[in-house]
Amino acid sequence: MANAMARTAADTTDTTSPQGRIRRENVERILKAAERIFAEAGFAGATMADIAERAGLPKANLHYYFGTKEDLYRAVLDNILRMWLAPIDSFTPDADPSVALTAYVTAKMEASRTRPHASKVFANEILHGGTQVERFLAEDLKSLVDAKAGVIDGWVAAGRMAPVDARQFLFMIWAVTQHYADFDVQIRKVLGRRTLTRQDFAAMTAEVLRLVLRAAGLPELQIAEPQVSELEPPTDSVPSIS
Amino acid sequence: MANAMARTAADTTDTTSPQGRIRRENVERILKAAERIFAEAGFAGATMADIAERAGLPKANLHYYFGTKEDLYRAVLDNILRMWLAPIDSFTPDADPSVALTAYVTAKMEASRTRPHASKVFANEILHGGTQVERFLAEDLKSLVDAKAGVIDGWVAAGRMAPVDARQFLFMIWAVTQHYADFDVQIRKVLGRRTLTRQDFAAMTAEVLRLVLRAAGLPELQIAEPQVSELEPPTDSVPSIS
DNA sequence: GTCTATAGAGAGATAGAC
DNA sequence: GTCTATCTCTCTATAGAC
Repeated sequence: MANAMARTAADTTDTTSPQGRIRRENVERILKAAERIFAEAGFAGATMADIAERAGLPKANLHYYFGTKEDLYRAVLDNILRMWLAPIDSFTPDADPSVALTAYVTAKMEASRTRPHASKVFANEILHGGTQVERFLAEDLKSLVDAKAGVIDGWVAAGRMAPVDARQFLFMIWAVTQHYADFDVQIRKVLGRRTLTRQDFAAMTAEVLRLVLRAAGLPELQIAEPQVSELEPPTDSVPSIS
Repeated sequence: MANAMARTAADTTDTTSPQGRIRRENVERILKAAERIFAEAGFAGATMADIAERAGLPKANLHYYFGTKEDLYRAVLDNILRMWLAPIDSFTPDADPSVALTAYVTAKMEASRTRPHASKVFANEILHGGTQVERFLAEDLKSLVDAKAGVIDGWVAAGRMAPVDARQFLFMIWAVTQHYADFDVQIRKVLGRRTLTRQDFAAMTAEVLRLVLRAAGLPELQIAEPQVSELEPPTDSVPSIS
C-alpha cells in the first residue's frame, strides 16, 4: 500500500533545485493542513477550500500539486500508514515481555498525544469501510500481526506471560491507546476537562500500562514514567512525503 | 440530550389512528435506513437520496417526516443514545464485581454484534467533534460515569478487586468492546475472515472477558459463555422512536 | 509555477400536482 | 398524505491570464 499510491506532481520532481525546495515546503504545508481537516470532518466533510485556507494557499494550488481531492487524501493516508507499523518492532522473541509491552504501549500513547489527527483520519477511514487501505490491512498489517502473534505465542509457551489470544491482545492495545486520540472529546467531557495536558497523558499512560500488564499477567515496571516525559510537543507536524 | 432533540412531524401525531400506523412504519423504515447509511458514510458522506433508496421511499418523504437532513441525523443519534446508557446498570455497590463486569462486557459485545451501525454512527459523531451530543456527554454520561466510578472505587476500597482508576477502567471497556464494531473491517482483514460470525463473537467475548477480569484482578466466571449464545440475530433493527 | 474566474456536477430542499 | 419535477447552492475541478 505504502508504495502503491497514485503518482502525482508532488513526487515526480527533483528536490535539490530551488524550485524543489518551494515545492517541498508547499507539499508539506498542504499535507499538514489536509491531515487536520480530514481528521476534523472526514473525507466527505472536508472541502478543498478549507484545506487551502488552512494551508494559506489558493485552492488551485492543491489541485496543481495533488490532482484530485482523493489523491490528496491518499497521500495523507500514506504518510500515516508509514508510521503506523513502526513501534511494534520492540516485540522480538528474546525481548522481555514487560519491557516490550511497556515500550509499545508508551509509543502508542505518545502517538495519540502528538499525532491525534493522524489517528482520527485512520479511524475514520476504517469506520467507513477502509476501501483506500484494503491492501495495507490484508497484506502489510496482516503479515506484521501474524509475525508478532508468533512472538507473543512464544512468550506464552515459555511461561513468560499469562495465556492470551495474541491477536486479540494486540487489538486490545490498539483499541485502548487509540481511544485516547479518537474519542478525546468524550474523554474530556466525561472528565470535565477542557484539554488533556502532557501530565494527563503521562497519568493515563501509566494507568493503561498497569491494566495491560496486569491483563498479560506481568509485573509493572518501575521505569515506565520517565519514558513519557521528554518528547516533542503536541503539534501536528507531518513528516515530508519525499 | 435525549429529551432536547428537535421536534419534527415524526413525533407530533396520534399513533393510534390508521394514518398513525403508516406513519410509524415509515418513520421506522427511514430511521433504520438512515442509521445504516450514516454509519457507512458519516453525516457529510450520506445523501438523502441514498437513505431514501434504502428505505424504499421517495426522497421528498424523508423531508416530509423529518424536515432536514440534520433533523433526521439527530433522530438517529437520539435512538442510539437512549440505549447507550442502559447496560451499566449492573454496577451496584452490593453486586459481585466479577458478575457485574461479566454482564456489562457481554452486553457491550452483544451491542457491537447486533447494532454495529449504531456504534459506528456514535463513533463517527465523537470523532468529528461531537457537537450534536455535547450535552449528552457533559451531563448524562458524565453523571453516570461519576456514579459508577464511585461504585468501582467502593469495590476497590473493600479489597474486592485490584486497584484501578475507575474512569479509565471504564474507558478501557468501552474502547475494547466498541472496537469490534467500529474497526470490524480491520479485524476481519487481519484475521483473514470475510465475516465475523456469532461463534466468532462468542470466542472474542470470552477472550475480552478474560483480559478485562485479569486487568481487574478478578477470577474468570465459568458461566460466561452461555450468556452470549441465545440472543437475537445480527440484523440492524431499530426500535421505534415513538 | 501561480492564481482568478468559472464551468459543471451533485446534493438538499420544496412547489405543486395528484 | 404522497411523489415528481425543479430550484438553488455548494463544491470539485479546470481554463486561461499573468
